[in-house]
Amino acid sequence: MAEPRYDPTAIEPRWQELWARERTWEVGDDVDPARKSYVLEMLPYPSGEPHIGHLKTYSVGDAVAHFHRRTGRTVLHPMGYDAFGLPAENHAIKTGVAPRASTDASIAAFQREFRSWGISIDWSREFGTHEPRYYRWTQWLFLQLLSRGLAYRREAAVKWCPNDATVLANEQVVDGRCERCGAVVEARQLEQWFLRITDYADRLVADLDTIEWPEHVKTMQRNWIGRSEGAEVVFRCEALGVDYPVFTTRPDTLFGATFFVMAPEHPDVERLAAGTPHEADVREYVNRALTESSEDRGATDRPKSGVPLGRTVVNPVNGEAIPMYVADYVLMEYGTGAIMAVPAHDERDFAFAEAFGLPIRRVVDGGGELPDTADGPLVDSHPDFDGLGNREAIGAIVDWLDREGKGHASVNYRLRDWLISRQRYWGCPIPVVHCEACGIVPVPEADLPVVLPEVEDYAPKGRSPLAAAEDWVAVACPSCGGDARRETDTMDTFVDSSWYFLRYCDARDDEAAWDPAIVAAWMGVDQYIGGVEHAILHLMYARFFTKAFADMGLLDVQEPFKRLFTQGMITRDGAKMSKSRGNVISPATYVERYGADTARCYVLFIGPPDQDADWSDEGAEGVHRFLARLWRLGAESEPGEEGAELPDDLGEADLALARKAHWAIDKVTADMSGRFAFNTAISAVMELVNDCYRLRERATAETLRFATATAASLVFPFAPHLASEVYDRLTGRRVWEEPWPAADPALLESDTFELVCQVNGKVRDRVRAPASATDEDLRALARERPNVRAHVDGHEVVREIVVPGKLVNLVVR
RNA sequence: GCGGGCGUGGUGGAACCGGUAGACACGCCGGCCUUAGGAGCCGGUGGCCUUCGGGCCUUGGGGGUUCGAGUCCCUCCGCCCGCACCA
Repeated sequence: MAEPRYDPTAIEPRWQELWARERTWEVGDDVDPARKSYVLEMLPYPSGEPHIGHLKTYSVGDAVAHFHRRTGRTVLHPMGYDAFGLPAENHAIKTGVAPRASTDASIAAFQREFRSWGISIDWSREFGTHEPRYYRWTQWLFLQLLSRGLAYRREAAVKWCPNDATVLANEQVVDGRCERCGAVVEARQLEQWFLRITDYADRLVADLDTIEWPEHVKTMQRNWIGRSEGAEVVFRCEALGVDYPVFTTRPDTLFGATFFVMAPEHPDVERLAAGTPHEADVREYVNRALTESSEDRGATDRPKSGVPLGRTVVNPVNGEAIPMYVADYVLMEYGTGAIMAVPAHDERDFAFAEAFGLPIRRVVDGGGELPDTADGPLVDSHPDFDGLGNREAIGAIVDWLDREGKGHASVNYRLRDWLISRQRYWGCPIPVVHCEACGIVPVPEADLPVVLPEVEDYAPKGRSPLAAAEDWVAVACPSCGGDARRETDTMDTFVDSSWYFLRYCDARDDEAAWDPAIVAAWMGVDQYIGGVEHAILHLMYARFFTKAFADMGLLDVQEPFKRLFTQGMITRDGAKMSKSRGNVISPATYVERYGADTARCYVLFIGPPDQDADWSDEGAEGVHRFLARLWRLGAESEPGEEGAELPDDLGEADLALARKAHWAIDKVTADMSGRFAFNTAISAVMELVNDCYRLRERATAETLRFATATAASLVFPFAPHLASEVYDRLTGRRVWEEPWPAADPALLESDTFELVCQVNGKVRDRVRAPASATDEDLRALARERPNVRAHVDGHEVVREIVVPGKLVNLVVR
């Protein structure tokens, strides 16, 4: 007869079918907010099939969800799809397959695989963001933002990707290139839709202190928002009679300003130079600067360039006329597009002054060489301020400016408003109508959703492909009834994913985006899990939406995600998996061969989940071997009457095994509570299984059954099918309905321990000592050890350190 | 340049408060079982030396604090990530 073998293909579908049939993981709306847990993994973008990164994300999330359930919480663990987006549309342009068709096919593949992984999802709440029943509410939320002035249309210099033929958000431009396709972005002057995220800049920075996120993610958001405190100071150009405000973080150095610089994009540059001998030079310089890529221009090491404007402005603190320049090191996007230059205390201004032979005047004595950015007392400034520490001088000078009407305290941000319109097809239509007579008119709520029409040609032509759908575009103005045209731009897909976690709470609501009472019970997300690549974009937009909706009275939380975990990447041979490298591991193939439990356990066992890890086939086999050993323990063990209780009378081997089981309970519980130490949790279960094998000849069947059932119970969050199978066989019970096991303190302690005997900090011997021994007993015990005596004899013991339960250290001279 | 992280056996990693460095796993070596095994079970495995008692060395390098340092402090080297002319 063939030896029985661990066969996941026989076990896994059986449990998956049971969970599906009984809707085991579905939860209702009547949740006790004190005992709820909302566990959420970032929703997948459905393209092709899931990859190994998805497996890791959902293995982590499912382990957390299971642990929370079994420790007494009602867990919301939903799933959906971020279904709009450029890849499906580009695929359509190449192959002719409609984006909806390819996206739905991919969603079907994701559903199939998630079920085959046995992830505990409440499928009743599932949706794709491309379904009208979802994007109807995306449009409704847009209209709420619009009615409060948080959505607006404005002409601005925007980033244009020539390859994708669409504008991009600032956040989607990396090193001057399109984050998606890598094409160098161009600047264009276009009228676009924006969301006023800058209104929330302060709160987005301040509230980072209220959430448990990895410090580096918070740092990235702080850097991105780039809050700096300073002052706005007005410099007047008498020749034109125009005031130019500048932003500075160093009002204490105002007396050291020796020139003034404007960005080439500044709208007044040409007007200023007109009629001066520099007119032609300025025009040429500006034209050159505008054609340069932002990446070349941004290089910090390039020499400073610029030309004089032939005009002066007056420094408000001392009435001095200083020369004006145009130079590309000043950026139009930041501050006011013009700066006061203080070469003595700013490295960039210093470099420019050196290159152009401009005066350099020290006004702060920081004690260093020029340019000196250190703190120190003010010098050569003004009798009222000289001698004052520069930090105090900031306040004093700003107060003075304010009184004189020449400036005021000010805060500046690097953050820009969020550009959300895209000239592409496969996205959520922006629900407004353009009317000659009435201007921009919101589509009435009753007419939502504005359904995305079917089109034939998805190719971008610099305007949205929707513009070609004449029947759809032509519409009666909702306000005056006259001829009007629909907005043909669609929304950035990040809008869709900025509120999906709210919709999950009340996913089938046809009357509203959500019922505030239901959302109040579930929100915020207790544990959010995903890749660090979303540290700025998605995570900041979602925070912005949450705050905006809270202000509208739709939510009672200020932050969407209380705790965030960012998982590391799984690489292969040290490199990112990619089709072009040919090093891709397909989860589907792997699950087919070894089972979902092995695949899930391995991605958790491979290392600390927040770190990158390299995939190894041998390592995965080791995990498979472990699961097979546990399965065999279950298969060879006699099923118990009911449950698996520890007998009262324990022999030596029984006691050792019982202790190990309780040690494992304690270890796994600690590793899952607050930390994400799945790798060490799994290794603790491995130790328990190893001890079951070591002691199985000597321990009683009852103890062995208890230890095996405990191992199954503990491994359930990582390998749910196998755990259910083994636990069911041994106890006749459903492991997911069992409370998480509790370690018995009496079995965690032992009456003896191994005393480490050190001489001068070096380990010289070990001996078993009674737990009840006094410090004196332990000292005596250690001094008796032969190898300790060999190192002590002939020396004077000058000190004895005793760490109870651990060690004795004899210090000799 | 600024900010953050990391550096431990042949490999992935463990060591949570300063207290036995190397748990667990891979790989490798040996044994058992077997017609056979790439299955399974048991054992060994940081390096050097050894009179087989044990000794010395070892957590990127150097220094320090301490009875005791992978862990704390200083310094240097290397790697990774984010930001980068932001006034």
